[in-house]
Amino acid sequence: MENYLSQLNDPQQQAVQCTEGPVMIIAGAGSGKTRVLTYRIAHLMKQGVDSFNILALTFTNKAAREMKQRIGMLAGEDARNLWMGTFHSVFARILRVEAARIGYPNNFTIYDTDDSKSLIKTILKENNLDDKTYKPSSVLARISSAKNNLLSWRDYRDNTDLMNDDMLSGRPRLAELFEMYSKRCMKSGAMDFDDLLYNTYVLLKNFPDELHKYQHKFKYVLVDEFQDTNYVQYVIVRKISAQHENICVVGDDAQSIYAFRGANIRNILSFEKDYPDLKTFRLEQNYRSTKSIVGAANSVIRHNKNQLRKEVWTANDQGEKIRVLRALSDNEEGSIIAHAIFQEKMNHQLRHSDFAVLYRTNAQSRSLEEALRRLNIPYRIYGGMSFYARKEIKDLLAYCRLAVNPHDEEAIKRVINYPARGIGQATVDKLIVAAAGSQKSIWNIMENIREEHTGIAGATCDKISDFVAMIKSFGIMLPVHDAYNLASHIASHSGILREFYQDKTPEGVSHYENIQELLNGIREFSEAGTTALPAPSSELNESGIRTLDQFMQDIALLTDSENNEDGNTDRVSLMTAHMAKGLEFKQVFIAGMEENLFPSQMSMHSREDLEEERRLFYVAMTRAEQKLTVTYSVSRYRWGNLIGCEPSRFIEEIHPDYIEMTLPSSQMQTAESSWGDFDLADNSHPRLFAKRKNAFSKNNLKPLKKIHSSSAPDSIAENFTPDDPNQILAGMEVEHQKFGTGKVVNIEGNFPDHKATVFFPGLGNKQLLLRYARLKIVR
DNA sequence: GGAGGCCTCGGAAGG
DNA sequence: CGAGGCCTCC
Repeated sequence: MENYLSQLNDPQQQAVQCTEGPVMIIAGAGSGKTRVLTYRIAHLMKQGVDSFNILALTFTNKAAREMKQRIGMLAGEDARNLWMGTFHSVFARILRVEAARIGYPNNFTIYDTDDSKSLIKTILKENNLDDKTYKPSSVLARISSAKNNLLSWRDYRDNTDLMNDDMLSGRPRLAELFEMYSKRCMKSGAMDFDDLLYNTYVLLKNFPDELHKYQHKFKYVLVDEFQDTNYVQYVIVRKISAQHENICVVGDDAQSIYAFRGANIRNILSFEKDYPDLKTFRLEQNYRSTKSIVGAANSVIRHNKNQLRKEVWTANDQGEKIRVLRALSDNEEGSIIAHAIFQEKMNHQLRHSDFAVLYRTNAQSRSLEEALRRLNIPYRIYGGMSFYARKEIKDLLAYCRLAVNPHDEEAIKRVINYPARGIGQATVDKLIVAAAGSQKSIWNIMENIREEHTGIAGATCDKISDFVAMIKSFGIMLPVHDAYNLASHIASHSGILREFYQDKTPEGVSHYENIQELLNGIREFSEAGTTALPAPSSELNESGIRTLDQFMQDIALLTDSENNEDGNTDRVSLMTAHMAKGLEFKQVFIAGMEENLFPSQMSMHSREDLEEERRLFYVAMTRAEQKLTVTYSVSRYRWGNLIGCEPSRFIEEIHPDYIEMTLPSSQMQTAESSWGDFDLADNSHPRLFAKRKNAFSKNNLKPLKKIHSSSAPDSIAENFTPDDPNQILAGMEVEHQKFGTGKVVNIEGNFPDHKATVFFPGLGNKQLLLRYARLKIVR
């Protein structure tokens, strides 16, 4: 006990030992926030607090998993019984038990964002509303923010401000949509992500006995990443801890990067107001980074007006200055980074996993990947499509969802005709219409398809009855077969397995493998009772097995991809700055530091937005332990167009003392090798090809032959080195691998950066950076 | 009902 | 650019 407290510094120890009453810990980047939280929980347990009475809420599954594991190492087996997880998973567990109180079935389905959007689309179609005015994502965002601010559809309808808002923005029927959406979810026995929070709030508000029960149970409540919580989360936490008031929140306002999703620093301020006897601890010593990195990050975040007073410092070495590198193209940027990683790894004897490349948008990963691949540097891209977001996985899971809850409308729509069984869109529409006019769900209609007046032809009714019989047979098997047996049964009897097995294309094979991987995961669950969710293992049921509905409870909330691919973990990490939160690397590269990209032009509507972008940059910088490199490029392909770029204002905000500007490409001779990066013979792109074909035939030129990019003959790309820009004259014909033959319209700039505007028939004017576009002059 | 052409539009992201 | 949606044609 004494032993492990001695591993903490003074403020950390105080924060750990002050266990009673409301506590707020403001923890700067790299100050050992997770460490304090885990030690605090372990400390509580060593003091004799029963782990059943501790509730710890995190923002991501990953954070919960890791913390639970670390507490396990400090405090032993007992950690398994902690209530630790994300807000959503913990409240879903509570609602599984209590759903009946608020009018939901206990086997309710959890709708993911796709399900929600699809339901909104269906509702829009039924009401003949235009999905441009009522964009499903905006409608969902509006409904979501209402629920996150504790408003039901009734409250929304009665709120004149909101209604006026919608009237002014030309969406007067939003309140109706909210109502229909809520009722449809209810009818389907489904909750969306926001409902898990909102319904928990309703439960605790309307049922004092429930509130009392959970207040009594959770004697100690801890919240991680408090700056990322939204209003409903804050209110629930406050309610649950009202009995004992042993509530501890940990956060850093400088790392709040989810304000656009409703998180607010206001929660931190309200917290101080709501708990007058609050004890606040500040952890300001950074253990992660060098003085240069801490200083540079401080100098940037200082530009934000909206922040709590805090001075992060470090006793670590000075370290190297922040390196700023300028590239001429996005591909050269990738190449510079790849070479730098190679060099640094050699010079400092590091592992690949000591490096991370961070960027603002996922689209930037492509050029980085290509550059790393060229140097044979292993890498891993985080983000992208998660395992559970894949179509084939969702298809099989939809059948499993139906076995558990056949009223689930989104699951029905997904698989009623997959694999094809002759029930088309028209039939589904009729079912929806029939259900809409009654209290019945689509499933109820389908069960009695012959008695309902749906206008569906007799033959189709038979097919529907077959489908119903199949789903019912799955439902009957549910309690008596273990999850794996039933899931395999479903996979083969639904026809899904056959569908993918017959598909021998590479995609088909990968779909089949993914299905197998899902089944393996279910087998693991059946045998051991564990999933990747940090929930306690599922117990065996009365029949001595673990069933599919137990599995399905966990799986809906698993959104992070846990695919470990092959065993090689020594890889460079590529991810967005958002994903990097909470991680650390010896060396970090931040790529694409250009104005309009980072900060992103799309999210720059106000000063608050700029400040959030700056906090994001701060998060990215503070991931680095030893060395930080920031890169930008003067040109970049964006949606097929070459655009000019300027360095980000954030680079200038780094105090000059911490910066080392390196001259452009003088550092290496790779500029030559990045020639030709732009010029794929992109006739392979169907749309581009069609456009060009059209333009060529209009101009009576010979028809184009389709060339696949990988087999494009190099000879087309005659090297053209414009030592003298005057070699190129307006009116001269130019052949470019990507765009075909065009005429130079005008030239600007000086070697090596001069640009030409070239007219390509059918494609209009293209700006080319001649230095990096391989051209062939056809006089 | 599936394949393919054409058009629009997105951009960062937790559960 | 490229994913996803809609329309058309077999």
